[in-house]
Amino acid sequence: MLVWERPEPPDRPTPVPLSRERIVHAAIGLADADGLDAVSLRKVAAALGAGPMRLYGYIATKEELLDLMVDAVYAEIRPAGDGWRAVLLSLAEGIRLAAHRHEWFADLIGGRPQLGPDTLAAGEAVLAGMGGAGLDIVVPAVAAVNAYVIGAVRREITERRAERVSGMDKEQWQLAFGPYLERTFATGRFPALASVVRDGPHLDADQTFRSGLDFVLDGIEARIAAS
Amino acid sequence: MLVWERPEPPDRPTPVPLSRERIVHAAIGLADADGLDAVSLRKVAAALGAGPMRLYGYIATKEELLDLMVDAVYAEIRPAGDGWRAVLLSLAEGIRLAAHRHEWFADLIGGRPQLGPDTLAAGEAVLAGMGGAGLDIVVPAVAAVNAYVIGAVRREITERRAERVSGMDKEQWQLAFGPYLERTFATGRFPALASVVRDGPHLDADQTFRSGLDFVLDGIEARIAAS
DNA sequence: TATCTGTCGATACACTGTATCAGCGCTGAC
DNA sequence: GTCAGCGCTGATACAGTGTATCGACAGATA
Repeated sequence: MLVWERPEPPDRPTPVPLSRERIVHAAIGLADADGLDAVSLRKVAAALGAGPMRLYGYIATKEELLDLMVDAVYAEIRPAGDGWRAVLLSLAEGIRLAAHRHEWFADLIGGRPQLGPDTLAAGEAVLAGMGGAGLDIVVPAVAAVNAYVIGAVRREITERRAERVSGMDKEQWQLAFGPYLERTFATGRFPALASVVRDGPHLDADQTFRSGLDFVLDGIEARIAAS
Repeated sequence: MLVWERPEPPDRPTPVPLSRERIVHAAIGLADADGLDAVSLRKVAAALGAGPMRLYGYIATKEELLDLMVDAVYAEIRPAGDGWRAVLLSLAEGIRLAAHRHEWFADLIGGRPQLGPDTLAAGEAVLAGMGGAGLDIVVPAVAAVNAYVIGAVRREITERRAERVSGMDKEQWQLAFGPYLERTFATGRFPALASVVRDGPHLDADQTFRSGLDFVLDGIEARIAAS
């Protein structure tokens, strides 16, 4: 068959240059906008103008992509401060604020081993700033703060979402879940709970986070003082 | 078409009686055996000898099934003890042991609002046992312990899984991830981290959990003492 | 006995992560 | 300058997902 008869090959779009960084950035964009469920390899690839399979040159599995996303968020967290207490507080607030910027972060945090360079760098910054405290205290102290923050952030984001589904505001939320709780408490099966909800303090998210964190830090401080 | 020509309807297997309890039980069985990913509506239904669509008479969505599973686990947790500290410790250990029995629990905990009856009952038991401490302290104290436990349990289960992938034992684990960390530390970018891994204390899971929990409880105790 | 109602599950749809593989462009050897 | 080989790309495919739709049957009601 002569050349003239043969059709030209279809215009191959010159492949967009890719990199892990671009991929992760695109994935984070999707997750920020529409939640973790919106992150599919097809969508990430499409956002970059590439075919889905191309990503597998950069990552072996979707889980790896999620790990990279988490590490990328840790890059935004640079704990610093004067003295162990300030450093741990900075770590805690840093993670919390990062989760505010990237709510999906709360879904992933603590769920997979984090050994990425930026996560390690955050850990390094914490340890470097912990001052002269003995390792026997530093290690469990950092672990405890970490654990607390993970749990606290998860709960905070969960609550934030629950409020959002019913119209963006706390009163609306109580209107949505309130009746159910009302009815449940009316059964009299949970008197202590009911009285707490009725008479207990209503702290906002900042206060709740801080007061719990203070418990942890105070506990650490007491241990340090006793050593 | 005459009756004789029409084939008999296929033998309908008499439908298995179903209930939310059975469904949740089956789902938990699957999750215990093969992890959360093994829980699909099709598999749960199959395990019960039913069609997938039948489940939608009992739950509206897969998320609801997961919520029910979490609530069912909370039914195994009955915090008790003498005095606020014992109660909170009981709560913490209860959640931890439940997560040991149901590792998938660690994946879900803290991730959705928990208003199920058994979760509320656990909360009720805690509050009822907290004694005379003022609500201004009780509320944040329970919240703090909860947050800590969520994070600590997640980390513990995550670690446990990481160890398991490389042959069930801690030395094997260090063999798998060790080289990577070795090389990473060899860069000199993480001196403080490296020295902690090298010279720091190596606590087992029980000790780690307890020491962090003690920080929280000590912090609470100090606050109570000061009030 | 006839009609209504509610439930069951077959089928279908859109979508997922990923294995496979044909074909293309580029690179290096002769 | 030619050609073999290699690596990458994206089309296709597969098994599986959650869930909407709906025909058909069973039991309850009139």
